[in-house]
Amino acid sequence: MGTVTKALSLLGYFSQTRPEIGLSELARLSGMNKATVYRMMSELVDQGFAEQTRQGKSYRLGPEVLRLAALREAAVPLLSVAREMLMQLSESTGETAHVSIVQGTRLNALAHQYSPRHGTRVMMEDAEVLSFHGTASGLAVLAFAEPAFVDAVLARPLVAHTAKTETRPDAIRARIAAIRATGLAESVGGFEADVHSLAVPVFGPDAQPIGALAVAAPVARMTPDLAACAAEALRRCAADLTRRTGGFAPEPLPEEA
Amino acid sequence: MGTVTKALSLLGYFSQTRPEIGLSELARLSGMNKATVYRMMSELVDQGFAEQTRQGKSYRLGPEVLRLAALREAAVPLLSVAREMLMQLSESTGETAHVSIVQGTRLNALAHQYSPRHGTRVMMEDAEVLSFHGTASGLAVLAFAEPAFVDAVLARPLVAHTAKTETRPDAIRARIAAIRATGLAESVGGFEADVHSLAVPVFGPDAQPIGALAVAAPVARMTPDLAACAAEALRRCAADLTRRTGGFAPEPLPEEA
DNA sequence: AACCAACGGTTCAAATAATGAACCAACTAT
DNA sequence: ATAGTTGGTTCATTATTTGAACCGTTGGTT
Repeated sequence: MGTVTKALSLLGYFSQTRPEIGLSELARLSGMNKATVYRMMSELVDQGFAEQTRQGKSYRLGPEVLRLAALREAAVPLLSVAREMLMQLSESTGETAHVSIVQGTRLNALAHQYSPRHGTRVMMEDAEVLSFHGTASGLAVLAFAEPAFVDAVLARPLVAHTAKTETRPDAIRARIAAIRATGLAESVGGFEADVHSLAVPVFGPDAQPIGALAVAAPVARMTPDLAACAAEALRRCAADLTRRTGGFAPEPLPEEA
Repeated sequence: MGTVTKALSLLGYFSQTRPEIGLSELARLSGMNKATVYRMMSELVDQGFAEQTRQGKSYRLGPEVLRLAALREAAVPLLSVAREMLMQLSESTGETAHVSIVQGTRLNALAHQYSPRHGTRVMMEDAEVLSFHGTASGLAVLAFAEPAFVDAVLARPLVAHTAKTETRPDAIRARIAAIRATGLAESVGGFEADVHSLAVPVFGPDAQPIGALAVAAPVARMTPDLAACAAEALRRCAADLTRRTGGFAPEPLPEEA
């Protein structure tokens, strides 16, 4: 592993639940030497990718990432276009809509939009880590990902988030085969109890899935009518999003081996 | 210079005007060996900080920066709070409001908000590089920055963006001394002809300026009335923004003149 | 169609930068 | 005091980065 990769991987330990990390803790988390972590973090701080809260205290992500994100949006307006789609989705379904993207071997929620229509809503956190096997979004991605990627994901321990989470690799493979046929992924209580989600993949320039658009409703409200409406809206929005960010949907729907 | 710093500095060559850069061009820009750039970019691509448009083509910023930015916002809601302030500012002044932050020795526009009140507006680009000596925002930052920082900025060649740009270091020092007294920076046509801007600094946890809030209007519309209104709103909003992002204004707080 | 230049990508000996155990000084709770 | 933290530093050893030269392609000119 190169030095740059190691340094950047340090940034991966920050999350909503752990927004600030001290030097020793970061060394422990990464398994690297404290001196190494110190030097790397110093460089990251110099470059604005990290900053220290008070002097000589915990590290957190720095302001430079905001500038880069603004630049990335200027080049590939994924987030701004996605927000348009989320508005449409939450508007037409009356439920929570969200978009997530694949980051290496993880799936991250990126943005969400609530609908004011109902008093109860499925709540989301941006930048939350989603599981591939437990969420509709994750399944949508897996269904169109390269076999090697699927193998890698399913080789890891599969957490049972709820009593209804499917954790048997072969059962999951069967489900994603079905999803590949319809282009629509579904999860009922697989990640959060009482949440019924529908999701469709979004594709990048190489026709690989880069993420997913999803609609999430309380189980009781996801009637066949709503599901049909959401499915139609999701397909349309995802196609739009793929196209407007310079992506391509895979031409022939790949078939299972 | 460490390897990590070099790799991250490569990301600095991307801008709105140059959103995609080829391998050779990047090597030329950075003065580094092509093989070096190739390996570094490969690592950056692996980590999601960069991506290649088509296979074997130009590089651009990657999706990982979006995730980090979302995380940074969760920890320090600078951008989201700033957007609230920008709405207020553009609403109450009827002009363009924008926020910028210091990145190393550069000042970058981060977000902006237009007002629909007038047919002509001062236009902005997010992630644009601003000059310290030519903009109200830059002067606001300089006025409260450490002397060493001011020296470093003024030691560089000072570009005359317009005929009205002040480029004499001693004249600029006099101006920022005055700004320090009032807490309000002003620039008339110093960056763009026919633009009159007002700006106030925003402070970080160490009472150092991290950026600025500004209002920009066409010269003809910036009447004393509007300037007074904008100044009051800017001071209030900047104080709010500083406080809500965990910052502190320096103790000898300049009072209204 | 032959040519040339520029492109992205690759190789390998030589040179340089990263590494990590041990060590500070400061702080906290026992 | 003590013992166990913390962030930060040192320096000989080691492993990684480096860069000139080299591919195979591509795209434009002659």
